[in-house]
Amino acid sequence: MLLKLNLESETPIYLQLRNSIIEGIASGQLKEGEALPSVRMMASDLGVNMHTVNKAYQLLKQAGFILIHRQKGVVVNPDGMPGLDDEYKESLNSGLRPFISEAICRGMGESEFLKMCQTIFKDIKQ
Amino acid sequence: MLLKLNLESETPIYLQLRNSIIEGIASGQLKEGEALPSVRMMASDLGVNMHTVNKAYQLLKQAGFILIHRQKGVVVNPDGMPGLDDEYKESLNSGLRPFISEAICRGMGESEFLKMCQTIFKDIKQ
Amino acid sequence: MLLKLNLESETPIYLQLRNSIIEGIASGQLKEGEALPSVRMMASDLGVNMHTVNKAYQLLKQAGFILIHRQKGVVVNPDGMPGLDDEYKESLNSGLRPFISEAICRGMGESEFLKMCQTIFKDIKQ
Amino acid sequence: MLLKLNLESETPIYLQLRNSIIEGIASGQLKEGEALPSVRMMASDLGVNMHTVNKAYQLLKQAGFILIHRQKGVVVNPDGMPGLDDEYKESLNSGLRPFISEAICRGMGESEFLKMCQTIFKDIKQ
DNA sequence: GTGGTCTAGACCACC
DNA sequence: GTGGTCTAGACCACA
Repeated sequence: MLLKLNLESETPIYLQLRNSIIEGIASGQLKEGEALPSVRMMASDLGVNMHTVNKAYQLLKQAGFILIHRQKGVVVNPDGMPGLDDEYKESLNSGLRPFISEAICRGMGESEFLKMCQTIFKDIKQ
Repeated sequence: MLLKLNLESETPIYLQLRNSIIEGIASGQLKEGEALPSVRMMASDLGVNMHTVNKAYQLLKQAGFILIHRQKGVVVNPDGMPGLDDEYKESLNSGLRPFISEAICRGMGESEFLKMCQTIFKDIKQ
Repeated sequence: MLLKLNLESETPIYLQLRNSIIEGIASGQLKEGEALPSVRMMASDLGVNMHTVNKAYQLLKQAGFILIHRQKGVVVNPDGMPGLDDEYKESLNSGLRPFISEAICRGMGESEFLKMCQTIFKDIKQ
Repeated sequence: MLLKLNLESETPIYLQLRNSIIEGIASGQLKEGEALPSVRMMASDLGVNMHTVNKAYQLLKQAGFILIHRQKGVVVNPDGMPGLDDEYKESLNSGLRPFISEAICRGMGESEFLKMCQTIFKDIKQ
Protein backbone atom coordinates (compact mmCIF):
# COMPACT_ATOMS: atom_id res chain seq x y z
CA MET A 1 0.00 0.00 0.00
CA LEU A 2 1.30 3.36 -1.02
CA LEU A 3 0.94 6.26 1.39
CA LYS A 4 0.86 9.78 0.11
CA LEU A 5 2.04 12.52 2.42
CA ASN A 6 2.03 16.23 1.80
CA LEU A 7 4.79 17.69 3.91
CA GLU A 8 3.65 21.21 3.13
CA SER A 9 0.06 20.71 4.17
CA GLU A 10 -1.50 22.44 7.14
CA THR A 11 -2.55 19.01 8.39
CA PRO A 12 0.08 17.53 10.70
CA ILE A 13 1.89 14.56 9.25
CA TYR A 14 0.77 12.17 11.97
CA LEU A 15 -2.85 12.98 11.13
CA GLN A 16 -2.28 12.55 7.41
CA LEU A 17 -0.76 9.18 8.24
CA ARG A 18 -3.69 8.21 10.43
CA ASN A 19 -6.14 9.27 7.74
CA SER A 20 -4.30 7.42 5.01
CA ILE A 21 -4.30 4.18 7.00
CA ILE A 22 -7.98 4.52 7.78
CA GLU A 23 -8.67 5.14 4.12
CA GLY A 24 -6.59 2.07 3.31
CA ILE A 25 -8.79 -0.01 5.59
CA ALA A 26 -11.96 1.54 4.22
CA SER A 27 -10.94 0.80 0.66
CA GLY A 28 -10.06 -2.79 1.45
CA GLN A 29 -6.40 -2.36 0.60
CA LEU A 30 -5.67 -3.14 4.22
CA LYS A 31 -7.60 -6.14 5.48
CA GLU A 32 -8.43 -7.04 9.07
CA GLY A 33 -5.57 -8.99 10.59
CA GLU A 34 -3.11 -7.71 8.02
CA ALA A 35 0.26 -6.57 9.28
CA LEU A 36 1.47 -3.00 9.08
CA PRO A 37 5.12 -1.98 8.83
CA SER A 38 6.91 -1.42 12.12
CA VAL A 39 7.25 2.12 13.36
CA ARG A 40 10.89 2.27 12.30
CA MET A 41 10.20 0.70 8.94
CA MET A 42 7.42 3.07 8.02
CA ALA A 43 9.33 6.07 9.32
CA SER A 44 12.26 5.13 7.16
CA ASP A 45 10.04 4.43 4.14
CA LEU A 46 8.34 7.79 4.38
CA GLY A 47 11.37 9.75 5.46
CA VAL A 48 9.68 11.08 8.55
CA ASN A 49 10.49 10.96 12.23
CA MET A 50 9.84 7.75 14.16
CA HIS A 51 7.88 9.67 16.79
CA THR A 52 5.53 10.91 14.08
CA VAL A 53 4.66 7.40 12.94
CA ASN A 54 4.35 6.28 16.53
CA LYS A 55 1.88 9.05 17.27
CA ALA A 56 -0.30 8.02 14.36
CA TYR A 57 -0.20 4.37 15.47
CA GLN A 58 -1.09 5.28 19.03
CA LEU A 59 -4.10 7.25 17.82
CA LEU A 60 -5.26 4.31 15.71
CA LYS A 61 -4.67 1.86 18.54
CA GLN A 62 -6.57 3.97 21.02
CA ALA A 63 -9.55 4.18 18.68
CA GLY A 64 -9.45 0.42 18.09
CA PHE A 65 -8.39 0.36 14.44
CA ILE A 66 -5.14 -1.49 15.04
CA LEU A 67 -3.44 -3.64 17.64
CA ILE A 68 0.15 -3.17 18.71
CA HIS A 69 1.92 -6.24 20.06
CA ARG A 70 5.27 -5.73 21.60
CA GLN A 71 6.73 -8.64 19.68
CA LYS A 72 4.42 -9.50 16.81
CA GLY A 73 4.25 -5.96 15.58
CA VAL A 74 1.32 -3.97 14.31
CA VAL A 75 -1.80 -5.43 12.71
CA VAL A 76 -5.17 -4.15 11.57
CA ASN A 77 -7.57 -5.18 14.31
CA PRO A 78 -8.67 -8.75 13.40
CA ASP A 79 -11.71 -8.51 15.68
CA GLY A 80 -13.29 -5.82 13.55
CA MET A 81 -13.37 -2.11 13.53
CA PRO A 82 -14.71 0.16 16.25
CA GLY A 83 -18.42 0.67 15.90
CA LEU A 84 -20.91 3.46 15.53
CA ASP A 85 -21.23 4.59 19.12
CA ASP A 86 -22.93 7.84 20.03
CA GLU A 87 -19.67 9.55 20.87
CA TYR A 88 -18.40 8.95 17.37
CA LYS A 89 -21.64 10.07 15.78
CA GLU A 90 -21.51 13.22 17.83
CA SER A 91 -17.94 13.97 16.76
CA LEU A 92 -18.77 13.22 13.14
CA ASN A 93 -21.69 15.59 13.37
CA SER A 94 -19.54 18.37 14.82
CA GLY A 95 -16.87 17.75 12.24
CA LEU A 96 -19.19 17.93 9.26
CA ARG A 97 -21.16 20.96 10.44
CA PRO A 98 -18.61 23.63 9.46
CA PHE A 99 -18.20 22.10 6.00
CA ILE A 100 -21.94 22.11 5.42
CA SER A 101 -22.33 25.67 6.72
CA GLU A 102 -19.73 26.95 4.33
CA ALA A 103 -21.17 24.98 1.45
CA ILE A 104 -24.57 26.58 2.06
CA CYS A 105 -23.04 30.06 2.20
CA ARG A 106 -21.26 29.51 -1.08
CA GLY A 107 -24.47 28.49 -2.72
CA MET A 108 -23.90 24.76 -2.96
CA GLY A 109 -27.23 22.98 -2.90
CA GLU A 110 -27.93 20.02 -0.66
CA SER A 111 -28.14 17.68 -3.61
CA GLU A 112 -24.80 18.82 -4.98
CA PHE A 113 -23.20 18.32 -1.60
CA LEU A 114 -24.64 14.83 -1.23
CA LYS A 115 -23.49 14.02 -4.73
CA MET A 116 -19.94 15.00 -3.82
CA CYS A 117 -20.12 12.72 -0.80
CA GLN A 118 -21.33 9.86 -2.97
CA THR A 119 -18.48 10.44 -5.38
CA ILE A 120 -16.00 10.24 -2.52
CA PHE A 121 -17.66 7.05 -1.27
CA LYS A 122 -17.28 5.48 -4.68
CA ASP A 123 -13.75 6.75 -5.02
CA ILE A 124 -12.67 5.19 -1.74
CA LYS A 125 -14.42 1.87 -2.26
CA GLN A 126 -13.32 1.82 -5.91
CA MET B 1 -26.94 36.23 17.50
CA LEU B 2 -25.56 34.01 20.21
CA LEU B 3 -22.17 32.45 19.72
CA LYS B 4 -21.08 29.35 21.56
CA LEU B 5 -17.41 28.73 22.16
CA ASN B 6 -15.73 25.75 23.71
CA LEU B 7 -12.54 27.05 25.27
CA GLU B 8 -11.33 23.52 25.98
CA SER B 9 -11.78 22.24 22.45
CA GLU B 10 -8.80 21.29 20.32
CA THR B 11 -10.16 23.58 17.65
CA PRO B 12 -8.58 27.01 18.05
CA ILE B 13 -10.96 29.67 19.29
CA TYR B 14 -10.53 31.83 16.21
CA LEU B 15 -11.60 28.90 14.02
CA GLN B 16 -14.62 28.13 16.18
CA LEU B 17 -15.53 31.77 15.85
CA ARG B 18 -15.08 31.70 12.10
CA ASN B 19 -17.22 28.57 11.84
CA SER B 20 -19.94 29.98 14.06
CA ILE B 21 -20.20 33.12 11.99
CA ILE B 22 -20.33 31.15 8.75
CA GLU B 23 -23.05 28.98 10.24
CA GLY B 24 -24.86 32.13 11.28
CA ILE B 25 -24.79 33.36 7.70
CA ALA B 26 -25.83 29.97 6.36
CA SER B 27 -28.77 29.81 8.73
CA GLY B 28 -29.92 33.28 7.84
CA GLN B 29 -29.42 34.61 11.35
CA LEU B 30 -26.82 36.93 9.85
CA LYS B 31 -28.02 38.62 6.70
CA GLU B 32 -25.92 40.14 3.93
CA GLY B 33 -25.07 43.70 4.83
CA GLU B 34 -25.74 43.16 8.51
CA ALA B 35 -23.23 44.56 10.97
CA LEU B 36 -21.13 42.40 13.26
CA PRO B 37 -19.90 43.52 16.65
CA SER B 38 -16.58 45.36 16.72
CA VAL B 39 -13.55 43.24 17.54
CA ARG B 40 -13.34 44.68 21.03
CA MET B 41 -17.04 44.29 21.64
CA MET B 42 -17.16 40.68 20.59
CA ALA B 43 -13.95 39.92 22.48
CA SER B 44 -15.42 41.37 25.61
CA ASP B 45 -18.73 39.55 25.06
CA LEU B 46 -17.01 36.21 24.63
CA GLY B 47 -14.33 36.77 27.23
CA VAL B 48 -11.50 36.27 24.79
CA ASN B 49 -8.76 38.50 23.52
CA MET B 50 -9.30 41.16 20.88
CA HIS B 51 -6.60 39.64 18.67
CA THR B 52 -8.31 36.29 18.66
CA VAL B 53 -11.51 37.84 17.34
CA ASN B 54 -9.50 39.88 14.88
CA LYS B 55 -7.86 36.76 13.51
CA ALA B 56 -11.24 35.19 12.86
CA TYR B 57 -12.45 38.38 11.16
CA GLN B 58 -9.36 38.55 8.99
CA LEU B 59 -9.92 34.98 7.84
CA LEU B 60 -13.52 35.74 6.96
CA LYS B 61 -12.53 38.94 5.21
CA GLN B 62 -9.89 37.21 3.14
CA ALA B 63 -12.35 34.55 2.02
CA GLY B 64 -14.89 37.21 1.11
CA PHE B 65 -17.56 36.50 3.72
CA ILE B 66 -17.32 39.88 5.41
CA LEU B 67 -16.04 43.38 4.74
CA ILE B 68 -13.99 45.32 7.25
CA HIS B 69 -14.24 49.09 7.05
CA ARG B 70 -11.55 50.85 8.95
CA GLN B 71 -13.96 53.02 10.82
CA LYS B 72 -17.47 51.80 10.21
CA GLY B 73 -16.70 48.36 11.49
CA VAL B 74 -17.52 44.91 10.19
CA VAL B 75 -20.43 43.80 8.00
CA VAL B 76 -21.49 40.61 6.27
CA ASN B 77 -20.53 41.08 2.62
CA PRO B 78 -23.51 42.84 1.04
CA ASP B 79 -22.39 41.82 -2.46
CA GLY B 80 -22.98 38.19 -1.74
CA MET B 81 -20.87 35.30 -0.60
CA PRO B 82 -17.79 33.83 -2.28
CA GLY B 83 -18.72 31.30 -4.91
CA LEU B 84 -18.14 27.67 -5.73
CA ASP B 85 -14.76 27.88 -7.41
CA ASP B 86 -12.67 24.82 -8.12
CA GLU B 87 -10.21 25.61 -5.37
CA TYR B 88 -12.98 25.49 -2.81
CA LYS B 89 -14.44 22.29 -4.19
CA GLU B 90 -11.03 20.69 -4.06
CA SER B 91 -10.54 21.72 -0.43
CA LEU B 92 -14.03 20.54 0.46
CA ASN B 93 -13.29 17.23 -1.15
CA SER B 94 -10.04 16.81 0.77
CA GLY B 95 -11.73 17.84 3.97
CA LEU B 96 -14.60 15.38 3.70
CA ARG B 97 -12.52 12.42 2.62
CA PRO B 98 -11.14 11.47 6.07
CA PHE B 99 -14.61 11.65 7.59
CA ILE B 100 -16.02 9.34 4.95
CA SER B 101 -13.13 6.91 5.24
CA GLU B 102 -13.64 6.57 8.96
CA ALA B 103 -17.39 6.26 8.56
CA ILE B 104 -16.90 3.36 6.15
CA CYS B 105 -14.48 1.63 8.52
CA ARG B 106 -16.93 1.91 11.37
CA GLY B 107 -19.64 0.31 9.29
CA MET B 108 -21.71 3.37 8.53
CA GLY B 109 -23.48 2.86 5.23
CA GLU B 110 -23.52 5.47 2.53
CA SER B 111 -27.22 6.10 3.01
CA GLU B 112 -26.82 6.60 6.73
CA PHE B 113 -24.00 9.05 6.14
CA LEU B 114 -26.01 11.02 3.60
CA LYS B 115 -28.94 11.04 5.98
CA MET B 116 -26.76 12.58 8.67
CA CYS B 117 -25.69 15.27 6.23
CA GLN B 118 -29.30 15.98 5.35
CA THR B 119 -30.13 16.29 9.03
CA ILE B 120 -27.35 18.81 9.50
CA PHE B 121 -28.56 20.73 6.44
CA LYS B 122 -32.03 20.93 7.92
CA ASP B 123 -30.70 21.80 11.32
CA ILE B 124 -28.69 24.72 9.99
CA LYS B 125 -31.39 26.05 7.71
CA GLN B 126 -34.02 25.41 10.38
CA MET C 1 -15.00 66.86 -12.29
CA LEU C 2 -16.23 63.58 -10.91
CA LEU C 3 -14.37 62.02 -8.03
CA LYS C 4 -14.50 58.30 -7.49
CA LEU C 5 -14.04 57.00 -3.98
CA ASN C 6 -13.90 53.42 -2.85
CA LEU C 7 -15.03 53.37 0.74
CA GLU C 8 -14.02 49.73 1.10
CA SER C 9 -10.47 50.21 -0.09
CA GLU C 10 -7.44 49.76 2.12
CA THR C 11 -6.34 53.23 1.08
CA PRO C 12 -7.65 55.87 3.48
CA ILE C 13 -10.30 58.11 1.99
CA TYR C 14 -8.27 61.29 2.43
CA LEU C 15 -5.46 59.75 0.38
CA GLN C 16 -7.84 58.60 -2.34
CA LEU C 17 -9.15 62.14 -2.43
CA ARG C 18 -5.68 63.61 -2.65
CA ASN C 19 -4.76 61.18 -5.43
CA SER C 20 -7.93 61.88 -7.39
CA ILE C 21 -7.33 65.61 -7.29
CA ILE C 22 -3.74 65.21 -8.38
CA GLU C 23 -4.86 62.98 -11.21
CA GLY C 24 -7.43 65.62 -12.13
CA ILE C 25 -4.67 68.21 -12.39
CA ALA C 26 -2.43 65.83 -14.32
CA SER C 27 -5.16 65.07 -16.82
CA GLY C 28 -5.97 68.71 -17.35
CA GLN C 29 -9.49 68.41 -16.00
CA LEU C 30 -8.41 70.78 -13.25
CA LYS C 31 -6.50 73.77 -14.56
CA GLU C 32 -4.14 76.01 -12.66
CA GLY C 33 -6.09 78.75 -10.95
CA GLU C 34 -9.32 76.80 -11.14
CA ALA C 35 -11.46 76.74 -8.01
CA LEU C 36 -12.15 73.62 -6.01
CA PRO C 37 -15.30 73.08 -3.94
CA SER C 38 -15.14 74.22 -0.35
CA VAL C 39 -14.40 71.65 2.32
CA ARG C 40 -18.03 71.49 3.38
CA MET C 41 -19.28 71.34 -0.18
CA MET C 42 -17.06 68.49 -1.22
CA ALA C 43 -17.70 66.61 2.01
CA SER C 44 -21.39 66.90 1.43
CA ASP C 45 -21.07 65.93 -2.24
CA LEU C 46 -19.07 62.82 -1.44
CA GLY C 47 -20.91 61.93 1.70
CA VAL C 48 -17.76 61.86 3.79
CA ASN C 49 -16.66 63.66 6.91
CA MET C 50 -15.54 67.29 6.66
CA HIS C 51 -12.32 66.48 8.48
CA THR C 52 -11.49 63.92 5.82
CA VAL C 53 -11.72 66.46 3.01
CA ASN C 54 -9.82 68.97 5.08
CA LYS C 55 -6.99 66.52 5.62
CA ALA C 56 -6.68 65.91 1.89
CA TYR C 57 -6.67 69.65 1.19
CA GLN C 58 -4.02 70.27 3.83
CA LEU C 59 -1.80 67.63 2.28
CA LEU C 60 -2.20 69.20 -1.15
CA LYS C 61 -1.62 72.66 0.20
CA GLN C 62 1.52 71.65 2.06
CA ALA C 63 2.93 70.06 -1.10
CA GLY C 64 2.09 73.17 -3.12
CA PHE C 65 -0.61 71.78 -5.37
CA ILE C 66 -3.33 74.06 -4.13
CA LEU C 67 -3.78 77.33 -2.27
CA ILE C 68 -6.28 77.80 0.52
CA HIS C 69 -7.52 81.34 1.07
CA ARG C 70 -9.59 81.92 4.14
CA GLN C 71 -12.17 83.89 2.16
CA LYS C 72 -11.71 83.13 -1.51
CA GLY C 73 -11.71 79.42 -1.01
CA VAL C 74 -9.57 76.74 -2.57
CA VAL C 75 -7.84 76.97 -5.94
CA VAL C 76 -5.36 74.93 -7.91
CA ASN C 77 -2.07 76.75 -7.47
CA PRO C 78 -2.01 79.39 -10.27
CA ASP C 79 1.76 79.80 -9.94
CA GLY C 80 2.39 76.29 -11.14
CA MET C 81 2.94 72.94 -9.58
CA PRO C 82 5.71 71.96 -7.19
CA GLY C 83 8.79 70.88 -9.04
CA LEU C 84 11.08 67.94 -9.35
CA ASP C 85 13.26 68.45 -6.30
CA ASP C 86 15.57 65.75 -5.03
CA GLU C 87 13.39 64.98 -2.07
CA TYR C 88 10.50 64.15 -4.35
CA LYS C 89 12.65 62.08 -6.65
CA GLU C 90 13.91 60.15 -3.68
CA SER C 91 10.42 59.47 -2.41
CA LEU C 92 9.27 58.45 -5.88
CA ASN C 93 12.18 56.09 -6.11
CA SER C 94 11.39 54.50 -2.74
CA GLY C 95 7.75 54.24 -3.64
CA LEU C 96 8.30 52.52 -6.97
CA ARG C 97 10.94 50.10 -5.73
CA PRO C 98 8.60 47.59 -4.07
CA PHE C 99 6.37 47.50 -7.13
CA ILE C 100 9.31 46.78 -9.40
CA SER C 101 10.71 44.13 -7.07
CA GLU C 102 7.45 42.25 -7.03
CA ALA C 103 7.04 42.61 -10.78
CA ILE C 104 10.45 41.03 -11.29
CA CYS C 105 9.63 38.17 -8.93
CA ARG C 106 6.42 37.44 -10.76
CA GLY C 107 8.23 37.26 -14.04
CA MET C 108 7.18 40.56 -15.53
CA GLY C 109 9.84 41.77 -17.91
CA GLU C 110 11.21 45.30 -17.85
CA SER C 111 9.63 46.10 -21.19
CA GLU C 112 6.23 44.87 -20.09
CA PHE C 113 6.45 46.97 -16.96
CA LEU C 114 7.44 50.08 -18.91
CA LYS C 115 4.63 49.43 -21.33
CA MET C 116 2.16 49.37 -18.47
CA CYS C 117 3.51 52.70 -17.26
CA GLN C 118 3.13 54.16 -20.74
CA THR C 119 -0.44 52.95 -20.90
CA ILE C 120 -1.20 54.66 -17.61
CA PHE C 121 0.45 57.85 -18.87
CA LYS C 122 -1.75 57.80 -21.95
CA ASP C 123 -4.80 56.96 -19.91
CA ILE C 124 -4.30 59.90 -17.58
CA LYS C 125 -3.46 62.41 -20.28
CA GLN C 126 -6.24 61.00 -22.48
CA MET D 1 21.27 38.80 3.38
CA LEU D 2 21.12 42.11 5.13
CA LEU D 3 17.76 43.71 5.77
CA LYS D 4 17.36 47.40 6.34
CA LEU D 5 14.41 48.65 8.34
CA ASN D 6 13.35 52.18 9.06
CA LEU D 7 11.52 52.07 12.36
CA GLU D 8 10.39 55.66 11.95
CA SER D 9 8.91 55.25 8.52
CA GLU D 10 5.18 55.53 7.95
CA THR D 11 5.32 52.16 6.25
CA PRO D 12 4.58 49.46 8.82
CA ILE D 13 7.56 47.33 9.74
CA TYR D 14 5.94 44.12 8.56
CA LEU D 15 5.43 45.67 5.12
CA GLN D 16 8.99 46.93 4.94
CA LEU D 17 10.08 43.42 5.81
CA ARG D 18 7.83 41.92 3.15
CA ASN D 19 9.17 44.35 0.55
CA SER D 20 12.77 43.72 1.51
CA ILE D 21 12.37 39.99 1.18
CA ILE D 22 10.65 40.34 -2.19
CA GLU D 23 13.46 42.59 -3.33
CA GLY D 24 15.92 40.00 -2.08
CA ILE D 25 14.25 37.37 -4.22
CA ALA D 26 14.07 39.71 -7.22
CA SER D 27 17.76 40.53 -6.94
CA GLY D 28 18.76 36.90 -6.68
CA GLN D 29 20.19 37.28 -3.21
CA LEU D 30 17.50 34.88 -2.05
CA LYS D 31 17.20 31.87 -4.29
CA GLU D 32 14.21 29.57 -4.70
CA GLY D 33 14.35 26.86 -2.08
CA GLU D 34 16.66 28.86 0.15
CA ALA D 35 15.87 28.97 3.86
CA LEU D 36 14.93 32.14 5.69
CA PRO D 37 15.65 32.75 9.35
CA SER D 38 13.04 31.55 11.82
CA VAL D 39 10.58 34.15 13.04
CA ARG D 40 12.28 34.40 16.40
CA MET D 41 15.74 34.56 14.86
CA MET D 42 14.87 37.32 12.45
CA ALA D 43 12.93 39.19 15.12
CA SER D 44 15.93 39.09 17.40
CA ASP D 45 18.29 40.07 14.57
CA LEU D 46 16.17 43.07 13.65
CA GLY D 47 15.22 44.02 17.16
CA VAL D 48 11.50 43.75 16.49
CA ASN D 49 8.80 41.54 17.85
CA MET D 50 8.29 37.97 16.74
CA HIS D 51 4.71 38.68 15.73
CA THR D 52 5.77 41.47 13.43
CA VAL D 53 8.07 39.13 11.54
CA ASN D 54 5.37 36.49 11.55
CA LYS D 55 2.92 38.87 9.97
CA ALA D 56 5.33 39.59 7.13
CA TYR D 57 5.93 35.86 6.64
CA GLN D 58 2.20 35.14 6.60
CA LEU D 59 1.69 37.78 3.90
CA LEU D 60 4.46 36.28 1.79
CA LYS D 61 3.13 32.78 2.33
CA GLN D 62 -0.37 33.75 1.32
CA ALA D 63 0.88 35.34 -1.88
CA GLY D 64 2.95 32.27 -2.68
CA PHE D 65 6.44 33.72 -2.30
CA ILE D 66 7.47 31.46 0.55
CA LEU D 67 6.49 28.20 2.18
CA ILE D 68 6.16 27.79 5.91
CA HIS D 69 6.74 24.31 7.26
CA ARG D 70 5.56 23.91 10.78
CA GLN D 71 8.83 22.50 11.97
CA LYS D 72 11.41 22.88 9.26
CA GLY D 73 10.97 26.61 9.09
CA VAL D 74 10.62 29.01 6.23
CA VAL D 75 11.90 28.70 2.66
CA VAL D 76 11.59 30.67 -0.55
CA ASN D 77 9.02 28.80 -2.63
CA PRO D 78 11.05 26.19 -4.55
CA ASP D 79 8.23 25.71 -7.08
CA GLY D 80 8.64 29.21 -8.38
CA MET D 81 7.03 32.53 -7.73
CA PRO D 82 3.38 33.49 -8.11
CA GLY D 83 2.55 34.50 -11.65
CA LEU D 84 1.20 37.46 -13.55
CA ASP D 85 -2.51 36.95 -13.06
CA ASP D 86 -5.02 39.63 -13.90
CA GLU D 87 -5.70 40.42 -10.27
CA TYR D 88 -2.07 41.30 -9.74
CA LYS D 89 -1.87 43.39 -12.90
CA GLU D 90 -4.93 45.26 -11.78
CA SER D 91 -3.45 45.99 -8.37
CA LEU D 92 -0.14 47.01 -9.94
CA ASN D 93 -1.98 49.36 -12.22
CA SER D 94 -3.88 50.96 -9.35
CA GLY D 95 -0.72 51.20 -7.31
CA LEU D 96 1.29 52.94 -10.00
CA ARG D 97 -1.40 55.38 -11.06
CA PRO D 98 -1.00 57.88 -8.20
CA PHE D 99 2.76 57.96 -8.68
CA ILE D 100 2.38 58.68 -12.36
CA SER D 101 -0.26 61.35 -11.78
CA GLU D 102 1.97 63.20 -9.38
CA ALA D 103 4.97 62.86 -11.66
CA ILE D 104 3.01 64.45 -14.50
CA CYS D 105 1.87 67.31 -12.26
CA ARG D 106 5.41 68.00 -11.20
CA GLY D 107 6.53 68.20 -14.79
CA MET D 108 8.30 64.90 -15.06
CA GLY D 109 8.15 63.69 -18.63
CA GLU D 110 7.18 60.19 -19.58
CA SER D 111 10.68 59.40 -20.76
CA GLU D 112 12.23 60.61 -17.54
CA PHE D 113 9.82 58.50 -15.54
CA LEU D 114 10.54 55.41 -17.60
CA LYS D 115 14.23 56.07 -17.22
CA MET D 116 13.88 56.12 -13.46
CA CYS D 117 12.07 52.79 -13.60
CA GLN D 118 14.83 51.35 -15.74
CA THR D 119 17.41 52.57 -13.24
CA ILE D 120 15.55 50.83 -10.42
CA PHE D 121 15.33 47.66 -12.50
CA LYS D 122 19.07 47.70 -13.03
CA ASP D 123 19.71 48.56 -9.41
CA ILE D 124 17.69 45.62 -8.16
CA LYS D 125 19.05 43.10 -10.64
CA GLN D 126 22.55 44.53 -10.25
C1' DG E 1 14.13 23.75 17.97
C1' DT E 2 10.14 25.25 14.88
C1' DG E 3 5.67 27.72 14.08
C1' DG E 4 0.73 28.18 16.16
C1' DT E 5 -2.17 30.13 19.49
C1' DC E 6 -3.56 33.21 23.06
C1' DT E 7 -3.30 36.92 26.36
C1' DA E 8 -2.68 41.79 28.02
C1' DG E 9 -1.93 46.19 27.17
C1' DA E 10 -0.24 50.09 24.40
C1' DC E 11 -0.28 53.82 20.77
C1' DC E 12 -1.82 55.42 16.32
C1' DA E 13 -4.65 56.50 12.02
C1' DC E 14 -8.98 57.34 10.60
C1' DC E 15 -13.55 59.46 10.65
C1' DG F 1 -15.58 55.21 18.51
C1' DT F 2 -13.36 51.96 14.87
C1' DG F 3 -9.60 48.84 13.15
C1' DG F 4 -4.25 48.69 12.48
C1' DT F 5 0.12 48.02 14.42
C1' DC F 6 3.44 46.67 17.76
C1' DT F 7 5.25 44.80 22.00
C1' DA F 8 6.14 41.26 25.66
C1' DG F 9 5.61 37.07 27.30
C1' DA F 10 3.30 32.59 27.73
C1' DC F 11 2.03 27.67 26.60
C1' DC F 12 1.33 24.11 23.18
C1' DA F 13 1.77 20.99 19.00
C1' DC F 14 4.89 19.14 16.05
C1' DA F 15 9.07 16.70 14.54
